[in-house]
Amino acid sequence: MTSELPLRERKKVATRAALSHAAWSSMLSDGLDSVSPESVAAAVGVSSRTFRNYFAGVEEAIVDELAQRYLTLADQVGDRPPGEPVWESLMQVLPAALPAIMGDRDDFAVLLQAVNDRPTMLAQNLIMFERGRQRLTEVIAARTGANPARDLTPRLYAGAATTALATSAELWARRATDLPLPDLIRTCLRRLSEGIGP
Amino acid sequence: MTSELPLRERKKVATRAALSHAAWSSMLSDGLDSVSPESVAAAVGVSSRTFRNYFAGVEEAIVDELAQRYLTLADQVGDRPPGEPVWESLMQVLPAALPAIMGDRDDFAVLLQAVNDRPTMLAQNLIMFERGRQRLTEVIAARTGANPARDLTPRLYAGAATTALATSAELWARRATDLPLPDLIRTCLRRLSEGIGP
DNA sequence: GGAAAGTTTTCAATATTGGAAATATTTTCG
DNA sequence: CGAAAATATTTCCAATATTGAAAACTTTCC
Repeated sequence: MTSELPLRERKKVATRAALSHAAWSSMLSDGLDSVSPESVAAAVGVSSRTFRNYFAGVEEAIVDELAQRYLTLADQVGDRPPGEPVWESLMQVLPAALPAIMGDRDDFAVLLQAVNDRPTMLAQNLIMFERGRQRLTEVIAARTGANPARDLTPRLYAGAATTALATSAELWARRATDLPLPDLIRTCLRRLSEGIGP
Repeated sequence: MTSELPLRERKKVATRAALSHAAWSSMLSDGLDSVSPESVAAAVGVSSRTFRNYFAGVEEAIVDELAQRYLTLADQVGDRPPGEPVWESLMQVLPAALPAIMGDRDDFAVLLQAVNDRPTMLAQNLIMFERGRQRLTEVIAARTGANPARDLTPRLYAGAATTALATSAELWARRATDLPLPDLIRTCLRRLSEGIGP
């Protein structure tokens, strides 16, 4: 039980995590403007070309850790007991997993601010969200036996869940409500599941 | 009735439209790789610096016309009779407006392919979508008297509508269904409005 | 007509992107 | 273990994209 991954793979993971973490904390302490590929690479002790081998830019590096966690959401849905209705799985997984994914509220608010200020940051964030949504669509299709390329249902489920997630995250970060995060997303999910129409 | 806009404004609009159109048709005929700010500017007969005064890159130029049309969707919802329930407005506006927005199906499929292949294109497309969603949120909040910064409802409506739109667009472009586009989005909207849950 | 305001162009400085070869590290296998 | 193969990293560099500033040009308004 020494290791699950070969050393080389572990090093790659470590390098990526170190770069992402350095970019993230540099943004928190000094602001996004003072984060550059060079500074991040220097902080970690690799060449700036290596930084580019991992990330297209600092925005991608900053968002990476969050993106990784977000992708695990879909996998957690996939790990629910077989036969459980999709919406029940979402109701179980999302409220429980969200606090860990979002981390500290003030830090997340800083990120959200950066995202809203910078188009490149917005793009990065949206791409990460979209990838998570696609993965969730595939997982749901696999669980229901639907064809992910043709059927509406998995896409509508995944779209609704993503909407609930994004809405909860934003209101929570802005402190627009006193509800704890799990309750907030439960509320969003419930309203979508019961039908948003008249 | 000579003109609604001053000459200068009309020229700007014309230049922007010409650049966007040149970028778009160049992508259709020669592929995205052969589209550059220089080639587009040359095709229109302006300097490449002028291209950059209008667009940050070719991706933005390509998507621009579609983005403009997409933004009008929210305005069309805002123009519905006061007092009409939000979901009814969406059901009226989206199916009717979508064919004009999406244009030719084969052309749209090419765009979708480019979007899926290229991260920068994906980013551009997602940004445009997100802007539309935000505008729709604001319009809905204005119509219902909700506070767009704090209330869940407008965001959930707009998110659901956007999900329906994106889902319809993708399946339609992929020819995954024989349903006409208006019927497709009506189906998506209906299923979301009736509740997606168990 | 001519001043004011706005747009486009030219040009230069800077940043970003991505390739290729040299170097270092890890893994595989005899 | 030790050599060979596979993979990562680094250095160097050229092509391209982006940005800023000021000059040249066009439109607007009086």
